[in-house]
Amino acid sequence: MASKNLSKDIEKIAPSTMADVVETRLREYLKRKAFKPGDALPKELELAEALDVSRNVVREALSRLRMLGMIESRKKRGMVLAEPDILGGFERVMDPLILDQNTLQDLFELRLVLEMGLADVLYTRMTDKDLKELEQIVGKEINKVQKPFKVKYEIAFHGKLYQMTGNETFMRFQNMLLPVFEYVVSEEAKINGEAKVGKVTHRDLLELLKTGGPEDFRQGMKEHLSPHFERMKR
Amino acid sequence: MASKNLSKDIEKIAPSTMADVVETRLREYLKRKAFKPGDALPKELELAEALDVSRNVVREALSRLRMLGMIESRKKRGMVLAEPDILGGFERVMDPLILDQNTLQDLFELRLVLEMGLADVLYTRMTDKDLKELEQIVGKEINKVQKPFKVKYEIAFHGKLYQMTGNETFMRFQNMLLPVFEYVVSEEAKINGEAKVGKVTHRDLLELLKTGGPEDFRQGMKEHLSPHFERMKR
DNA sequence: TTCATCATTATGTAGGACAAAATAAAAATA
DNA sequence: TATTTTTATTTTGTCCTACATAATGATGAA
Repeated sequence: MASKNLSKDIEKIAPSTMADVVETRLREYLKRKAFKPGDALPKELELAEALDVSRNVVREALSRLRMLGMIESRKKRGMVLAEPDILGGFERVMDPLILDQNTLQDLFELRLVLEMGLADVLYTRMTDKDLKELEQIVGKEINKVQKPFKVKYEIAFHGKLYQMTGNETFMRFQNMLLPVFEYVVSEEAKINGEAKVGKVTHRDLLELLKTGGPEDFRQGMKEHLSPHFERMKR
Repeated sequence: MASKNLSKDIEKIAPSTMADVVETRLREYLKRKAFKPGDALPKELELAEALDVSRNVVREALSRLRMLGMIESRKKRGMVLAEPDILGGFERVMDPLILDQNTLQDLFELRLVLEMGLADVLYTRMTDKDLKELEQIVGKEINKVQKPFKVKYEIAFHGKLYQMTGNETFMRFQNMLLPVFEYVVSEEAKINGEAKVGKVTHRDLLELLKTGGPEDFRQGMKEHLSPHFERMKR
């Protein structure tokens, strides 16, 4: 299949610098030696000597790992392996304005998939307290037809759903996808006019949560998101 | 709610270094000035001077952005903003052995959600060729009961499903989640014994794809993954 | 024994130097 | 004049040295 995005298919000619090499070497080393969080790493100078590069290069590589949260370092005590922040790297590059169109589209779809798959986890974890909070959100939402308000409650409602899964990573993830989602929708609106709204409202979804089962909720959600699904088909 | 994971709730005391500051400053700068891919960045020395730090520090920060694919640089030509690799940062930290237990669990659930949400995109995009390939995979799978083979075809089948979505990001994402999934399952097996298999097989799922609709497929998938869902409830 | 002081050590930051590559400018050739 | 070759320049990549800083351990004084 001839892909639309060449740069994804053909590997970029990367004039790999020493820092690049050292970075992967270090990661390999940590993996091979089965380093665990808390373990102390060799000193910068030792690494530099062992790899036969300058301390400078080692530091550039370490700086990268430090950004990802893989290592922490304090003066004199040296560096220790840490539990990385799984979404940190994601967060930093999640900017609709610099991502290419295909990736944006991919992420848009990803969120749709997440919403559709949410039901089962939701029914496993949700509490009465959650439902009450959701009730409040829906309650405040009525009669808000202006754009900024609509968006605000859209985020509040769906955000609460993710929160109800009790899955922290999940929630952060969706929060990061939000700007992308909004961007894609608004861009689309510029071309094809304002998107229609699905027949199923937030209140309907809440009602389904209270009285229905996962399947009912999922069908409701599908209807709620139907304009976006329509868009996807093109 | 008292969380199980303290380090996620309380912000880590981060003795932020110059490189940290410069990194965020740079990202802010790029965003504020609405840099687009292809635009040339100021020279290292100019940045160093403007920020009043050594070129060394600037380079450490730039090295981070370079790792994320946000910038590319060539000698003499300087640096240009590039389209970052959205999953690059993810890929680098996706190691079951260094991620904490909660995050692993979160990612495990994330994959379950993805599988459940897959159906609609799948029915929108799948081709006859896809189904034939899936047929082949299922065909080779029969009579393979030994562990390593089972895992292999498990990956092949589900991997193909993701590929059928035509969503590159999606596919890469699931590929990265695989090691986590396997790890969690095998760890679980050590404690509670080998997990049972769902009643719905890959062949059944394929049949559903051919003859049924999204809802049927989803129900099948839910059954197929039911042992994992059971595990989740605890 | 306890507290204060000092020495040591590893990371963090600064600055200078030069190599290498890519470009622009200048010179030489057809 | 047009084109190729050579030279100069510029910017990143790498190395080195030096010192500040903070945490640790050792030493010595009360």
